[in-house]
Amino acid sequence: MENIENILDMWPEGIKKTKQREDVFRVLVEAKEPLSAIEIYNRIQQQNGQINYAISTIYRSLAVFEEKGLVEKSTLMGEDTAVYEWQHGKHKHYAICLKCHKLVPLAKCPFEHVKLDTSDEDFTVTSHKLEIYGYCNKCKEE
Amino acid sequence: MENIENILDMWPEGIKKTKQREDVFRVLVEAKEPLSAIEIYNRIQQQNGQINYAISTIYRSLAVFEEKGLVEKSTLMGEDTAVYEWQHGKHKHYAICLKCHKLVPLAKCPFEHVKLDTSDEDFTVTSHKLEIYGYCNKCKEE
DNA sequence: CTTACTGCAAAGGATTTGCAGACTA
DNA sequence: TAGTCTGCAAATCCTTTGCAGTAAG
Repeated sequence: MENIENILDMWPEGIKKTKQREDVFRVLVEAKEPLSAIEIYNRIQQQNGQINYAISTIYRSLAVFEEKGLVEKSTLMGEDTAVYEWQHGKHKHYAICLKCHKLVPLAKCPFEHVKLDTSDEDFTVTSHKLEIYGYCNKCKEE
Repeated sequence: MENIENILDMWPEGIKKTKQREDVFRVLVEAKEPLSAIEIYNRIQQQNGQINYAISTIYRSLAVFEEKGLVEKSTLMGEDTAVYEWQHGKHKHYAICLKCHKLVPLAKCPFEHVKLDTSDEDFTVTSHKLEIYGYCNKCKEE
């Protein structure tokens, strides 16, 4: 919130700095949950006041960050819009409520000490994606 | 392959039988991996010869099966097309090669004996989705 | 016969792309 | 200045929908 300067000091290497990318960067780094391109777009508008922005620029910035592995893109069950989350060093998983779509973060990755069993094939794992579905405590009563 | 009759005998209850739905059903039940709507469409054409089919019918059939929990729909990382898989009683996970996109099935769900840790929130889990990413033995050399 | 399902074509929504001008390093 | 990046608008791609005709039980 306050130390906006500091956030921009953390600008990743190898990516050309532009005003638009800085905006996307700031929104993502400050976000507490994954955001869609349009949500990012809206937050930038709220922060910067009415500004002439092209949604395509958001998508292009996200693609650049994603290529560098700085952002993870995912499409949740039942949704048709992708969401993007800044990878603060380590990854995170969520439990997604099927009713209100709220995201509840898992305290830790349940896979840290699990070994995979790929039938007979040999496979080198580089990453994984896990989504838990169910009902949050507010919705489970209904 | 041979006992096509048998497959149709397994027709799920509560779903009206139509020629089109039977086709989708057969393709999905025989499939060894998740298929996209268009792949299903193509396989039906191959099996039935050139037939007048509407892709929208495929989507509508899939929606019906999915509602009943008979089919699982997912969108894999980097893809923009959803794939559908018949749930033969139990669910399955895959390791997905980032290079050739091949799917390697996991022998068993690594989640069976793992307990979740949702920070402080209470959450009732009904299902989960797991995707492993990496490189298959053919692609890992490069 | 009644209701649900299908084909067709058009609509929708998210994401991408071509191009000319604007900006970063 | 050279090479990227951006705005704009049009184009794609996948998926959904309205409507009138057709088929299932």
